Amino acid sequence: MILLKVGEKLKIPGFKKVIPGLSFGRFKLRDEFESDHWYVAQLEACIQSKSLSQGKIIHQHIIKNNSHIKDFTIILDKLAHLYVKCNEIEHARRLFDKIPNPSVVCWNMMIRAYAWNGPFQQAIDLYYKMLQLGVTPNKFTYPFVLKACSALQDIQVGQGIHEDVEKLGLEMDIYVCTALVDMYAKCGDLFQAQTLFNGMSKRDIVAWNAIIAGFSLHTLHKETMELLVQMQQAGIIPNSSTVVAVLPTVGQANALSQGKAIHAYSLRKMFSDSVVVGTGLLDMYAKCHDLSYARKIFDRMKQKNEICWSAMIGGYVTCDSMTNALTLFDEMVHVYGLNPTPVTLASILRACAKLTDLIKGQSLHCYMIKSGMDFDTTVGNSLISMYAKCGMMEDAVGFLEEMTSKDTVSYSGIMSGCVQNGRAEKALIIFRQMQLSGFYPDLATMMALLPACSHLAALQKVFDRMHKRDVVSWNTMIIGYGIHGQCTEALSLFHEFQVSGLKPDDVTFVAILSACSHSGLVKEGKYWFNAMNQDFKITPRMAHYICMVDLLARAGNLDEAYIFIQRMPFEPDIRVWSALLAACRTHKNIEMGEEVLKRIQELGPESTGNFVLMSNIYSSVGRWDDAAQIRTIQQHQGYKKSPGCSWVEVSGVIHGFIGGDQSHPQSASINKKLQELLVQMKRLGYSADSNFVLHDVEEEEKEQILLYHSEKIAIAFGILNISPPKPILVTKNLRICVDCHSAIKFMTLITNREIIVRDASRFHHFKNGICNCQDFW
DNA sequence: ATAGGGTTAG
Repeated sequence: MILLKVGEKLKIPGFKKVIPGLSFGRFKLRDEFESDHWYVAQLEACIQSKSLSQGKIIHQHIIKNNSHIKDFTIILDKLAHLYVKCNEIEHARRLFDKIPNPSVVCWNMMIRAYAWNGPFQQAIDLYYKMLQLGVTPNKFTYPFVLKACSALQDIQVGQGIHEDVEKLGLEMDIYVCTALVDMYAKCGDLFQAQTLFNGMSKRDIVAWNAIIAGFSLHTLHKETMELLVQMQQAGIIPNSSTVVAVLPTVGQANALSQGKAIHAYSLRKMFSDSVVVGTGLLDMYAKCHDLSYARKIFDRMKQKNEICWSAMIGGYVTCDSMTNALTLFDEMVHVYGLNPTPVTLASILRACAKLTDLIKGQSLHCYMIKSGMDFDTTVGNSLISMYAKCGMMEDAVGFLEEMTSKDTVSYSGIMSGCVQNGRAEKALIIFRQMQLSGFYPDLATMMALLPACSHLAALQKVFDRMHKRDVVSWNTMIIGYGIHGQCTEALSLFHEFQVSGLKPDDVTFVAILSACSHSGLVKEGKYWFNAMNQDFKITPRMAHYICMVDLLARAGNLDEAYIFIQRMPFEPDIRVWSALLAACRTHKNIEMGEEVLKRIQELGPESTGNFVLMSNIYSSVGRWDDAAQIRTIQQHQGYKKSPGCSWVEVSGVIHGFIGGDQSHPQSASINKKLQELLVQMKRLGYSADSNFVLHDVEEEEKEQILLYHSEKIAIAFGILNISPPKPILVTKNLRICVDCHSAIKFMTLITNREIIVRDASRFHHFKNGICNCQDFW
């Protein structure tokens, strides 16, 4: 019986004391210890000292002497416990399965092991097995099994378990109830989380942190900050977990000044030495585009784990600082010897996608396979996007087909890739496959798909073939009509939808309101906004307020829109103000524009779009100096205008153009066509609308600058290469400019062609000198 | 004697 090699030393201090029979040189057990009791004592010592190697020695000894053991239950229980303690979960499970009637404590231990380390489904399966065998779970069981539900975002199982909790009368237990609040909050049912939280007789800091984290993670910035105040009013002082819980929404909302205040609080409270707090702060700064501060925090962190490395790398990728991201990744792996996690890999793949670096992307794919990460849904989705962005659609689709855990995002990535690579019909086929496989499209799916439905007929095809028309498919159709400016059709479809007996949801109303807004139907929009609240009992969200502000302001009711914003039941976000600012540009209202810009700046760093809008407002009334100053501020703050790009598809190949582009092989004939069109357009009464050209230059020069806007180049190219009567479809990344909009009307008259421009906000159908948007966009 | 809350990502 060799249990310890001769000369091997015991590594655990104090171990000798509990194993009296064990000597260093020669291994010997005294007979009186070779009993159940002896084994239990030894195993407990191993558990306490987390000694796996010593525990295995005892385990071997038990196997060799099993004929002397009277009661296996307790010994297997301890052995399983030992392996759990030492993170050998599968080993523990094998022993656990051999125990004839495990105690509740033992079941809980096993469930906990899976709830902490995964696979999370195992925790849930064990819980149901326990019930099946007639074992009654106790208040310790629930926090574990609910944690597994949270990790899986499985609200259905969570609800079932909630019913069990009520049957057992455990819902009043503060631990169990907090776990329920956490489960609902993490799964996105914030209403249920809040209801349970409000019903708690006593709310301690853990309960508060759970509800705050839920709101924060679901990007409800204002509600999160309100809860933070309420918590303090209830006499509870925020701790480091509170800080960490709040930070994600602060970053998401770009609320830099709030973030700095939280940073200061953390310094005062000495929280900032913690890796978790440091990571939260770093991420917040990166999300607010303050990379230098983020990096400062990263560099000063005393201990670093994979998560903070991933956060810093992800921050660089988000801010388009790809070189830094790749350098840091290299350092993490090769200098610090840390293994990339699925999250790290997802970020690095996103960097490859942004750089269209296929070679690096492929080598990461190899690494994924080697490390088994190709089974991770998020990493897989990032890989799909990378292949799609690099134009490698076959690789993308091939990977999707092999994916065992695909979801809506996987399909959306493929579809957006198809659309961007000129395979619109393929995108629609995949859309159908996705729905047949039981996946529901979300907003991202629709955004990816809409450019593919250049002709409404295509969408109608898709719709008619749907076997089951649900809320989502109705919404899709309504959105489709709305974005094409066909509000009447959208409203009649909405009517049909209600007749069908299904209930419209909040998305339906976003579709209805934006359809009204695109067509300038103010009265109808107001009617449905009220009806949604009163008749359909749907509380308007930020998106609905944005639509309403857009609707009122676009139609010229700027003051009404302003008052509407002031009467909102929650704080308007930047998008609400941006909608108003866009209308200030259209209606050339400088005073309000300045006021709105002030509000926008109060809300934190802003996107380029708002600078451009304000600068355009000044230009439109000839205040060139003010316009230039705004551009200077923009540049000073490091915002670069994303260049206007337009695309047009000719026999399956996508041609892309940027403003002033001369790089296309057909440039010479494009230029000739444009000059030709200009002469004819002027003859019909066109004059260059130079309001939006920054420099105060000669009339003729303005004309030439405007003539080479990307959409005009793309259209000229389309006229030359697409034979009539096929309409010319151009896609533009930004909103179409005022001059182009009026020029294209003339072009349809000159060429007798139908021209469709899908810009950042909608489709414009130009035909016979008019656009169906009625100049609302 | 086994309990609830915190950071990164498509």
